[in-house]
Amino acid sequence: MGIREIAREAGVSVATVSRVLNGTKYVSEDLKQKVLACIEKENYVANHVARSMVLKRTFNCGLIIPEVSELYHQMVFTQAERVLEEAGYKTLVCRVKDSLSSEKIYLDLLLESRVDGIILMHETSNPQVYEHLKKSQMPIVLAGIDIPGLPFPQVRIDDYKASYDGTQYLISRKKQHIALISGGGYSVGDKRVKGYKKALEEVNLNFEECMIETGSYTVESGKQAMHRLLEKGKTIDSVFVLSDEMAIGAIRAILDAGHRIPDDIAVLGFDGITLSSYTNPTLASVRQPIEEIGVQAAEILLSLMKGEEVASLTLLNHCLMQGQSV
Amino acid sequence: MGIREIAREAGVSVATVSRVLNGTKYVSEDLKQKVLACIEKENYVANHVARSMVLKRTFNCGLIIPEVSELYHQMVFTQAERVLEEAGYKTLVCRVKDSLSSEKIYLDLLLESRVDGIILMHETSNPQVYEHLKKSQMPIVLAGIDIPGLPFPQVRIDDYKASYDGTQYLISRKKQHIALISGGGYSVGDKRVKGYKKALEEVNLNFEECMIETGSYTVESGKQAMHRLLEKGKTIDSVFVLSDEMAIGAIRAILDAGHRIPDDIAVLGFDGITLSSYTNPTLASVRQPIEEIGVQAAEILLSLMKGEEVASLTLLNHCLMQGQSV
DNA sequence: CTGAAAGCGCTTACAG
DNA sequence: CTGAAAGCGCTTACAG
Repeated sequence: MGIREIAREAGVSVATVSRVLNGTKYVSEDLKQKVLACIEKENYVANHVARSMVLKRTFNCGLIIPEVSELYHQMVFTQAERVLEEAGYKTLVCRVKDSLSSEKIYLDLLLESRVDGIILMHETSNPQVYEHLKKSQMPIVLAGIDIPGLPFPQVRIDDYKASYDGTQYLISRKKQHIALISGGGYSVGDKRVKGYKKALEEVNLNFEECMIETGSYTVESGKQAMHRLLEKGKTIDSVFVLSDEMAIGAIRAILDAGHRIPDDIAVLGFDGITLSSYTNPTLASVRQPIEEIGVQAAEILLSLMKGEEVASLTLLNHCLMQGQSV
Repeated sequence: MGIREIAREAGVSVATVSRVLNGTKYVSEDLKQKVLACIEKENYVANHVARSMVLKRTFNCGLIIPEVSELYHQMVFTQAERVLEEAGYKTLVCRVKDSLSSEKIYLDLLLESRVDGIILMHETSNPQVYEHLKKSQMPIVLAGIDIPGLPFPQVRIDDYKASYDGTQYLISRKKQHIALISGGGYSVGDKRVKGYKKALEEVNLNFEECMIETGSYTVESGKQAMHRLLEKGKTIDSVFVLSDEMAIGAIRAILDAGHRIPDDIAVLGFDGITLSSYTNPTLASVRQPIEEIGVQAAEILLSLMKGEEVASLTLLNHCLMQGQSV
């Protein structure tokens, strides 16, 4: 049941049916009504696949997020999807594992699917993938990540500064033994570690490698990392956790070990997800404007798809979110 | 740059290129190598849109979740997407608001996009939508919801029994004043309320309408509902919250009001999301096999798309997850 | 304002 | 084993 059947039944040409369907050209009221009636009657559903082929646009966008995706990603994703939807695009979600093959395969799938654009929230360790992306001519926006050398616009905060500010906040609260739980695999993670070191350095607090443990951005990994820190028996009066979800795990580990928060150990998170205001104790955190990242990434992608010029870097502001945990 | 250019360059027909691309028929090693070389050299990317048109399959599936989506949905979604991906399908996510128009529009979009199947996790109040769905001939699976009268296979738990069991658990812990925070808009929610009433009835605890408040499945709504319950000044020794996320909000409200958990008020959640094991206090909950729901829904959808017969109802087991909150 | 026809980039019987 | 050709369901110059 295609446009042709409708045309025949309404006694018009397929061109006319197409025109009333898309409103692309004026069609006399008379014919329009006939066509509309047939469409209604036959329960006709337009075929976007055929449409996409001739238009060379699918009105689909791809969104690539890490498989171990955090609430942070969900929040970005939710906003981006909303903005894209309002502009008439659907969103294809791809959760990639960080295996060499997986990301490549997924990107190929997206390219083959002829999405109109991609929002990338996942870094890979494989430079080949990036070469591939560059060649593809695909409109791409990086959200919350920084991959130097790629010619794609980025939307993110200044992770170095944000981490520096977070550490300084703990210092200002008279903390002297600040442990760190970092998350591996992201260049923004590395920048956050550097910000932490810098802040310590500036006040002559000596930085010790053993005060750092690495998690994988999940709640459980945060709990385990905290557990490892506590087991070392070093003096710790606070811990800066580079994602709120890991911080929730860290809180659990601290409580399980019988320590009080913040009296024995203060906890500072990173991200400022909604949930952080509801934990017990409520979580102090370096807040990213998460939803804004999603909105901006989507809007920039829309501009890119229209062929407009866009800023190569959109730097958003972070801030400190107070909480009982510090 | 299509299959035709590749064919010309390799000195073969488009049919041959198509065959080596898809491995559908044996092609002599000689030609195959030539074709592969050109594909490599030209950085050719197959066009799935054209392919979908002739195959009448897109290898895309639609996933419809409520806009106010919970961690519960994310977990189902993650698993379903994984299973579908392994079978070669991509997933289109649609978050629908419960406005009459929104869901209809989204479904139309999905139908027009010619997805191969749909997993529905959202109930709507609009019967028209369901009529539309029935007519569409689309393979559809309902995950975690129950819409009587629809001929689509369902994957879910027995919500009535689960809620009954949860209430009974509180009763077994000597609770006499069990408040309820329900979530509106779902038939499974109604069933859970009935299970609660039934359990109270059986032990001659009189049920009071004022002991029930309704939230909207968000953390904040749970906090507010709990706040309203506390403000009534009725005796409450426990609260059964029909989603873990709302329970997290309820815990916050109870703590903010200066009560102890579980000594003053015990809290029992529903869902058993991963996070519940990390809250403070850890959350006791009626656990759904969330990930299993996602896996089964996807597998059933795959069967349906293959044209196989499937069970009209797959009932999975719930269980009671202990926690410090009770 | 309306229609006949070409073309989007593939797949696949059908012949050879 | 390989190729010429039809066809998937649309859109849109081009003519009238």
